[in-house]
Amino acid sequence: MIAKREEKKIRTRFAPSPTGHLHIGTVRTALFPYLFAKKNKGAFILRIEDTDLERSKKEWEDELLKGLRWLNISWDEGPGPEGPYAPYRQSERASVYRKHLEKMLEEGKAYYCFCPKEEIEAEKQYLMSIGESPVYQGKCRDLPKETVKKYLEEGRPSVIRFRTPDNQKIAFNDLIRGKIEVDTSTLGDFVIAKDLDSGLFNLTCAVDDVEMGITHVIRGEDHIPNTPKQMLLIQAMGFEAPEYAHLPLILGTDKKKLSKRTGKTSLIDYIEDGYLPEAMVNFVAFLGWNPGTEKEIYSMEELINDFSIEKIQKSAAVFNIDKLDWMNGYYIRKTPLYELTQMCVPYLVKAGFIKEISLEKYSVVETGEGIHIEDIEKMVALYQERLKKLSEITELLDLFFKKELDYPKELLKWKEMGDEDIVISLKKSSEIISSIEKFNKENLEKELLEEAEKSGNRGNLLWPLRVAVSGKKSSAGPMEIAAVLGKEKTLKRIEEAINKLK
RNA sequence: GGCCCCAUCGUCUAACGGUUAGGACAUCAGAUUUUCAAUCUGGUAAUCAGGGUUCGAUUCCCUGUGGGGUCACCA
Repeated sequence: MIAKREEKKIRTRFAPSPTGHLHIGTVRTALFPYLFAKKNKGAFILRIEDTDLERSKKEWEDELLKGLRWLNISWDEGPGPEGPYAPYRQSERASVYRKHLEKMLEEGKAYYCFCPKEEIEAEKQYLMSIGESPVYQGKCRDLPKETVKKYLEEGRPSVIRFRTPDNQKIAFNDLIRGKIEVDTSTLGDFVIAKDLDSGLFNLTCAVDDVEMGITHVIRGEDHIPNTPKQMLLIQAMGFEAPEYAHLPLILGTDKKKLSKRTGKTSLIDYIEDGYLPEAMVNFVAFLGWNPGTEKEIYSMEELINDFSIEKIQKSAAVFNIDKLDWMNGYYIRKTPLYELTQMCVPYLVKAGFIKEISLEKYSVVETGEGIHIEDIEKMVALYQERLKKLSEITELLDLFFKKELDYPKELLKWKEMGDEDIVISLKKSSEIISSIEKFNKENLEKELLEEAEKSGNRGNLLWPLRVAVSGKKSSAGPMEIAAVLGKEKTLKRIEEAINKLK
């Protein structure tokens, strides 16, 4: 274990408990200490706080690690002999906590408590009712040693409490909020372990932060009340407390702590929706931090470069999905087409539009025809700048995979056109398209635009054509779609549109 | 209820005590366009309230109000 350090190299940690989905707020409590460590050429430690055996599950830990990898946040060391590092797990460190517990018990800094739960609960209710801090009143504080021994031998249910010093002010300088001070009388003798081998959060966290040589504890605001407790423990164990920085919370649009009711809370949902890791990192970083300039698009590397704890916001921030969408769209537009296509394909497969045949070959489910990745690339190209998240690709591209389009004939109508006008317009398009020898976007544009100009209103020709080939109120341009569709299919769709009007 | 934290446009935020209170997203116009996007131009929009301190408060102090966190044999 790293007990003493020769040089004060910066060491931060991310200490999640694997008791649920990787929450978006948790993502930020991982990101900030990571950025801070990397900025200062320090180490970033991952420590799984799984002392609650009931609630901790391997699957949650797996999701956690997967999420971190997706975000491109890597940690620097682990308990194993070599990388890739397994994270530290508190469930594997019981002996470390036991060592400290025994010592504190011996020195009288901690003591056994045999009070029944119900009694404690009643006491708490009473204290709250008379407007006082609901803290343990210290009934077992000074039990004679023999009594404790006897009770223990009898096997009476017990816990281990910390002997909090009376009426002492404990203060620390929060790197984000400045001085925070509390009176120990509002803390009470809190429970630090169920038994010698089952340390509880405040104890295990305090022990590990010093044992692992953490210099800067950067965590959520919800831990502010725990900080004095942990500092007291660290003091009692004879160590020096690290620096603390408490991040503001992330709120939902209802200004309450981000919860499932107000939006998606787990990273996994955002991954599935098709948000890119770059957008997610950029967005989350700017929730409560800014570089002090007007630059807003930041890569991880740039974030590391410009990160500073002083620029972290004090107040909670509302998770604004609109801005995330905008940012994600920006990153999608910047993604090379080939890569973007690779990212979109799984969504098309999942939607049941296409099936993978071999590495770059697919088959269209409805028609059975073969399709190459390059064909898909052409489709994706038409919609790259409209995409806000990858999952939207399915409703945008479905027109290319359907045998027949399903739309109301009214959609074919542009402005004041009557059914007959539309038929005439479509027949004209059909005629022109049939006559094109070399069927490509350029030639389509050349011929069709020329014709469209004639009427003085391009919509007369182009709108019905666009709806005929896309079946949609809004889509990419008719010539672009036709070029991808091919001559035969384009003509067939125009024919079908005309039939609708008959 | 006790303790602790916070407070600038709808949202994210900028402003060593002196700015026409700036930017971004969203929104609304306009340009472009067959549509929807994208892009460009422009507009609307904020210092929670009341007291101090000061020549001068968004900024410092106090009080109030509002919001949040936390008070587990969870983390």
